[in-house]
Amino acid sequence: MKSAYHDQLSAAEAAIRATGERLTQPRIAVLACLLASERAASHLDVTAMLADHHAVDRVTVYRVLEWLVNQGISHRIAGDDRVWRFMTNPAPSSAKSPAHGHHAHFTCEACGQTFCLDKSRPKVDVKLPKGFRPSEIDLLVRGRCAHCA
Amino acid sequence: MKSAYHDQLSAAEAAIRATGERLTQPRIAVLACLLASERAASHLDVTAMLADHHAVDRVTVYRVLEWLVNQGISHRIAGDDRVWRFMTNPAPSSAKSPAHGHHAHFTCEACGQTFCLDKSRPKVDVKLPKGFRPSEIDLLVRGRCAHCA
DNA sequence: GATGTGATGCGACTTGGTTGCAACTGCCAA
DNA sequence: TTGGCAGTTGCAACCAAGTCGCATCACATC
Repeated sequence: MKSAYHDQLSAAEAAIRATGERLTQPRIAVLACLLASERAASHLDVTAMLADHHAVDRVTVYRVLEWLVNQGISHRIAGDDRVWRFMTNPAPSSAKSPAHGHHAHFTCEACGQTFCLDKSRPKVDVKLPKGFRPSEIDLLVRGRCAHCA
Repeated sequence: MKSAYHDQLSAAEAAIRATGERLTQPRIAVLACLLASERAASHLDVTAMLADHHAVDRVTVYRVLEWLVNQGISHRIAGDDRVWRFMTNPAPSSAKSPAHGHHAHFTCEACGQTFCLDKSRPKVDVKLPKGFRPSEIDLLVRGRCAHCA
């Protein structure tokens, strides 16, 4: 039985190749992890998943994750536990869009997992003080996921 | 010339006394710092402010800040730099409300300061997946503040 | 003023993340 | 196919925010 990770290897490779940057094993492996995970993955999640398949140094994982964000392939979320979580952007990777506008995420207070709510484009209406100029809006909903409710 | 910090000492004392808990020097000092700061203050900000007035151990500052959050006097914000920032709640301290509902904050990408947008109650409309139950919504607007625009 | 409980201060520790640097490797050109 | 090299990786050391354990101290009450 093939894992979700293996299913995503070729997709990961294609996405990286599309950037025009170097295609390396750690990049493919880390991106495949993110693609295989339906929820936001922390650095720890990634190294744990990778340990079963293709061991990658933890510093390299940090660097690859940052690289993926810079390439617009994924984005990072600041959680309540001050660890970064990463998630691939829904947009086609070839578009290379930095995913402007706003993100919306859901964090379960019980299991700690973070999900992306970008599909159901949330509407936000907020008034800023005079002179303040927004560039991006992050929405974080806390509560209980379907599993833990 | 008296500082904003000194102006807030009596208010801080009153708020702490209203909780019915112990009234101590570190608690008064830390809360006065938060009250005196018009923007969200990190642990570092607080210890720096305090160094000029009434030195408090950094561990104690951590504990007092957490205590203030538990008492409903202040709330914490997770920033992009994975440090907690703290801010007193607008509600009257006697109400002791845990400030449910949603917070809204603005972080300036240039100067890194975080402001509270709770006055202009933002409207948020987000659809959650089936079975997900929200308890709190955090809104973080990134951009440039009036100073740095 | 004595007393007991809860807060404080101090040192050591944990954890998530970063930096410096030498060794390696994917890609291009010859 | 090979050579060269810039960009990437792996390792070790480091850093900063935050936490833990414990002895001491100081509020509030008697």
